[in-house]
Amino acid sequence: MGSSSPSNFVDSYIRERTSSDLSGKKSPSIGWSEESSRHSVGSSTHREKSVEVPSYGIGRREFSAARDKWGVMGNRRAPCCDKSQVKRGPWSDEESERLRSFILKNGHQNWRSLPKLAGLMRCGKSCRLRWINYLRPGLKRGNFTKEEEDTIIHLHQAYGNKWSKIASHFPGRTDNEIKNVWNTHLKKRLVKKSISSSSSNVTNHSVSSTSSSSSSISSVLKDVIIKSERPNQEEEFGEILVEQMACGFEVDAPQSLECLFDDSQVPPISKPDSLQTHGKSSDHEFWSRLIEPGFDDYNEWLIFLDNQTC
DNA sequence: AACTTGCCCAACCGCGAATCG
DNA sequence: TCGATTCGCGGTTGGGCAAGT
Repeated sequence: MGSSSPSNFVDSYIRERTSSDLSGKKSPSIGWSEESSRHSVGSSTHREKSVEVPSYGIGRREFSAARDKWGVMGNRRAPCCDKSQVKRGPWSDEESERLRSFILKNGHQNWRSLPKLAGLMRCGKSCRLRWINYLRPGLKRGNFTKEEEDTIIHLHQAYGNKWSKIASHFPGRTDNEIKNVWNTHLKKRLVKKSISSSSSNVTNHSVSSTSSSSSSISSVLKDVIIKSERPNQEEEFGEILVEQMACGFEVDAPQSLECLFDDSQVPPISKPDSLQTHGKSSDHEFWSRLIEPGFDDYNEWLIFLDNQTC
């Protein structure tokens, strides 16, 4: 590849402009221009954002657009739409209403062509997301109840990060919403509980390692056990858990999670007694089959869950 | 009052799966 | 059967805002 190719330019640009902070929240003092990442803001609920064209330098958006335009970044796939021609950022009331009325009238057979037909300067994916997460009828807005949160925790034990699967148990809630509530509230709650119980509880639990996943809950617990031999390291436990949870460990052995729960608040999940005799002697097999569609015991398990939830 | 920090969540991104021709 | 297209999902980002200093 020649040194003048776009991909080389972009790659060297990355190296030049970002030593470490491509993902940082704030624009670094050297690197992405502050101006290029700034947006003007309108109303508080549906904030109107107009991306200001930078007068110098290049912002992340422009950089991304350039890569998409050239489309030659190694194995990078072609963009779904011409990003220079579409509006991005928060939706205005007018746009939302236009999308809503169009879909209610015409449905959404083809998301790609929908924005053009609806007269919206938006990417089809953006329209789909807006509809699913905000505009479609029957959406339940507002905070999650304690019961909902507990159920999310239980379902996450069974499904892992299968947010759409979890969301299917909550009519009116979106996968994005559940993902957000998990990442911002529930995950922290579990970590907090684990910190308070790790020293006393964790060594009393056997750590199963039924999965080959290197980021499984088992490995999290192993780390905690190792650290538990060092006194006064509670904060460290938390950091380890947060770190590994942030990496997205797979929940392969739900029973190992029990020590993360405060029994008085969140009951640990376990295989219902009534299912013990179904020839599924292996817990791992049970949980694996549980998340498969059409699993016969699924409804039975849900009833069991309802009875368990406080 | 001014500034900083951290949380929240809407929106974006890229990938794999599903569907189409 | 296979390549192209579209959809749906899960991970990530970044800007507003409330709380803290």
